[in-house]
Amino acid sequence: MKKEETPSLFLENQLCFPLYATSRLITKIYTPYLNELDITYPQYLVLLALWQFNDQSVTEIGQRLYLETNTLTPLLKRLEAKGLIRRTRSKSDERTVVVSLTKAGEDLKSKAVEIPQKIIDSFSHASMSEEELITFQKTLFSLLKTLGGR
Amino acid sequence: MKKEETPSLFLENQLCFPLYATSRLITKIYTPYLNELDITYPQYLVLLALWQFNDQSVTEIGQRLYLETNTLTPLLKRLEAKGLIRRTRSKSDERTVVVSLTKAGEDLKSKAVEIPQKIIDSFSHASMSEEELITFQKTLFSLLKTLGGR
DNA sequence: TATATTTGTATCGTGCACGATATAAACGGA
DNA sequence: TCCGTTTATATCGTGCACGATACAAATATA
Repeated sequence: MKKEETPSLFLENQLCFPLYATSRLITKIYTPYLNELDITYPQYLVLLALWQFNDQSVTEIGQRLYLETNTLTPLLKRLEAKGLIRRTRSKSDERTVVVSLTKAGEDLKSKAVEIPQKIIDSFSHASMSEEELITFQKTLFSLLKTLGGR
Repeated sequence: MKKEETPSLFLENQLCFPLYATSRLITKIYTPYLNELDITYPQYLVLLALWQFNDQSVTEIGQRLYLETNTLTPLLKRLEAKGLIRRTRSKSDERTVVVSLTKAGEDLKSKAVEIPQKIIDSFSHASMSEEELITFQKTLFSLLKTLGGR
């Protein structure tokens, strides 16, 4: 099969590829800031969900972050080992594990609150207007909702 | 710290989070089609690079896909084990490993060429116009280039 | 009230990602 | 030519992701 016949397979014509690569590169921008808090990016997302919505089950966190419980269970155990969260079986439903923040987990928020601005700053030379960024973000969330079936 | 004080930490105000989640969800859409070819999504990307640009070194593939060699080396070994590629030390520079397609790897292209249309079809009810998708893709690639420093 | 089904979480195995580090080949001077 | 530096790849350890599966608690149904 000749190359000229298959532009649909060119890297520059893919949609998922730049999404996948950009996602990884942006995560890398977070890394040094998250290292200071001794957490990873997925752990940071879990903490965002807890800071915003307080106590919730593993499945609820998974629905917010579009992650399966088989990803979350070990991740949550690591956060628990760090002393940032608690995992307690619900009294009313013994199947459910309620995840809640410890004092240390609550306190970490005051450090995390500095991060978004630092990320924005590192985007300042990304040759993107704020308007363009907002449109982009809107598209992403609408895609996410459609694909996630939420 | 009260919730009202920290909208910058709300999930719906993040940029990287929807990028990260959407990337994973779209990869999942590829999975059944890639399963038929017995390859993973990152392996598919490597093959795209090879189908488009022919023989190249590990580092060249990494530059195109924004992946490190420590990710690629084991992935390439798996593709070699499947009989889809060859890994040969360059004669002129013994440090360089040249990756090239086998006959089976070349032949797989005729199956892969069906995939992009299938992906587009599964996006048809994503409530996004083609124009919107193209703008979105452009933004992604420009972000990628800026962040990747290419 | 037994039994079947659903639900919530966990376990297991495989394959990425990636920082840190190693190693050998190539290259660049003094 | 010797040696320090760079370059290309590889190894190692940790932490996701996720499909497949397990399992017990809860719920539904006969």
